[in-house]
Amino acid sequence: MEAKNTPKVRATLEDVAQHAQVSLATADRVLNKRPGVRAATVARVNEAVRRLGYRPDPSAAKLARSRLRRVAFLLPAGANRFVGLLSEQIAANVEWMRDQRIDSEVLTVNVFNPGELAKALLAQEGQRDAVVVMALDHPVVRSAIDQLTQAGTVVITLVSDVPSSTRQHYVGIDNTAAGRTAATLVGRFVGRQPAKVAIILGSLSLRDHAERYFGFNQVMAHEHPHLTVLPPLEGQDDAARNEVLTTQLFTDHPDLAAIYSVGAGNGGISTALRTSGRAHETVFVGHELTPASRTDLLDGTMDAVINQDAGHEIRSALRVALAQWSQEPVIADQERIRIDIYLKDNLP
Amino acid sequence: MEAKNTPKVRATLEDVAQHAQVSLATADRVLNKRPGVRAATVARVNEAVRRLGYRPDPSAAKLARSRLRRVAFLLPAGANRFVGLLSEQIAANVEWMRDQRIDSEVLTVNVFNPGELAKALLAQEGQRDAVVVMALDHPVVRSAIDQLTQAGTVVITLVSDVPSSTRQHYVGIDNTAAGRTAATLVGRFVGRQPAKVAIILGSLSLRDHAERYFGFNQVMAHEHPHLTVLPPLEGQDDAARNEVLTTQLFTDHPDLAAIYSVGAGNGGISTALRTSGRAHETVFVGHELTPASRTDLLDGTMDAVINQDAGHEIRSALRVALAQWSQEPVIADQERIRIDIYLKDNLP
DNA sequence: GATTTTCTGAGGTACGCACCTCAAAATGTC
DNA sequence: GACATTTTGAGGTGCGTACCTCAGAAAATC
Repeated sequence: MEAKNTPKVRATLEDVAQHAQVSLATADRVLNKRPGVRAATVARVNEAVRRLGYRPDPSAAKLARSRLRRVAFLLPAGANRFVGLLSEQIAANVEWMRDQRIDSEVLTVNVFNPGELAKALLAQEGQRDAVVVMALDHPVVRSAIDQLTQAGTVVITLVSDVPSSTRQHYVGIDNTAAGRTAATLVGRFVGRQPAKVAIILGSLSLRDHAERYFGFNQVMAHEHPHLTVLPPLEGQDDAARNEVLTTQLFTDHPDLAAIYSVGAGNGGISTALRTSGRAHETVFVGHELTPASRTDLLDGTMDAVINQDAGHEIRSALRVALAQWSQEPVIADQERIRIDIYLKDNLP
Repeated sequence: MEAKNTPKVRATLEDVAQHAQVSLATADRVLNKRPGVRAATVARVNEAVRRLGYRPDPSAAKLARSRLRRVAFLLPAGANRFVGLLSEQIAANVEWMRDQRIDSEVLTVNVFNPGELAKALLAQEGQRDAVVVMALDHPVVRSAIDQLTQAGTVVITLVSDVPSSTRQHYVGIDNTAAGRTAATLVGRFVGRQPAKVAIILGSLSLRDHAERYFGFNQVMAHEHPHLTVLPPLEGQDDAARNEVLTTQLFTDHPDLAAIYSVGAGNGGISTALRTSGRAHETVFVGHELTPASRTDLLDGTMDAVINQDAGHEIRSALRVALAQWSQEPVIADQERIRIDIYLKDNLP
């Protein structure tokens, strides 16, 4: 009949302080890594935290925090459709970010210039609590990332990783696996008769493209030896260039059975396929679900699209940043970005 | 130099009250739908809310709320592997629920008995703020759902919908589209020569199974007319029964090219495929990624698995419930459950 | 116009934490 | 032992909301 009706469902900082035999103020100092606490005392508090399974209440923490966390998104400049999707998703999440006391800004950089990217990264030092970057894997960039993390900034790579750097997390798909997936789709769609398969990519110097190419070849060689993979064509992710390449492809190889497009600029390939009248006979697998690729799937020009969910990636990057700041563990399972396969039938 | 460094980033209830020329107490009454406010005043407050774009700060709201929201998950009893995954995901999210002031409980019911399910639903009236139910589409169940929503309980259907009811939301995939997806996979994997395709399902009286079956036939009839779809076999989602059915299938149709398993109990089919030595020649597409189906994919017994992400579904159901309670709009895009296609190459 | 009923205002408490100040205690130094 | 220095305690404020009480104002009823 009396009994506080909230049955003490979680430990508070107050409890931690009591168990550690210190004051609230000291416990607070330890939790927020403020200076002026003896090592032995820090240990006592941490031990109490562990014993009680204490976790700061995120709602209370956010309410109390006055300062906003500043995060910068560094995205490639240019008209790439997928990057556009990312920007949209960032915009779509500003409300949520506000709730989480996050203040974000999108900066665009010329990705193909490592020096410029590195400079942009270094310019964030001290300015941001986290930087989410769609990076180019290059020594200069790596070292800029390392310097940033050194300075206490959380760095998260997006879509394309820089594995050798000290970035806290990579948000994106396993591109080698994506390439393998494409190969299996192509192999099984083409069938058992010998045939030729073409690969069109942006540039082999882009880590994600190179990895997809690698994965594709792996599976092709081992599981579909009756298919001949032609040397890769580099189209710089440019639709017009890709169209030329594709048209040339058909004059060189009239018996071409399939095309795997590793990067962007699929519109050019589709156009070439349609004008050549080979749209339905040729298996065409590409990446990234956009309005255009959606249409191509529905009318049969494309046979499958491999996608990574832009919205999921943005939210994941932000969740990971939040986890890093509050030193909570990242739930790997929830933050894993899936390799989505879309056919005309399971479009969202 | 002075200037509060927080540049007033959002409107508070206080602001709303001022703009509506009422006191904080009245504004609070309106927002929390407490009685005792004249209609005209309610309108004034709501207008101010609209004008200022006011949204309660979720963090502050959670901090202040003492009462926990009670939600019940009603899941089918029995050893279904996918249902097990759902339970695991519920357990995995208790921490998060605690942060969100949610208190949940899992109840198991015999799904194949509509009366029992309806009774279980009605027993929740007044006891819960939300009920998440993996339901059977039956008039008795529908009416129980309607009665619950009438009483102010949020009802969310999971995995299998009850479309004609007044449930607030359905969390799950479009099963017709899933069936179509299966058909495209089977059709393209089998190839162009005429062949026979078998369908094994749990029961045609389960809405999700019936819908998948329907979608599968649609695509088969229109796009793969050279393939003959055999009459569906009902195995009650039981592995042992499915094994018998599959074995019989091969003696009746030695030239069988593919099997689409609509429901659970895929283990039986795999066993039959392996013992008959037809595992690699027969295309086998099924649902739900489990440790077993994972293995079957990797060793080539299964060719594709169509999945719905259990973790995503649980979190989505809870997010939707939260949105309903605070009358926020549901972000359809984020809550849409995808039809995942898994090949051996893109397994998570 | 007197009375009842329905609204509204003012004020308070609590939630758990971030962040601040100031004094007291403990420790170290020569 | 006197002093400087480092640690700690006690206390407070504010974040924005939920939820409560009580008195007084306004409206409705007869």
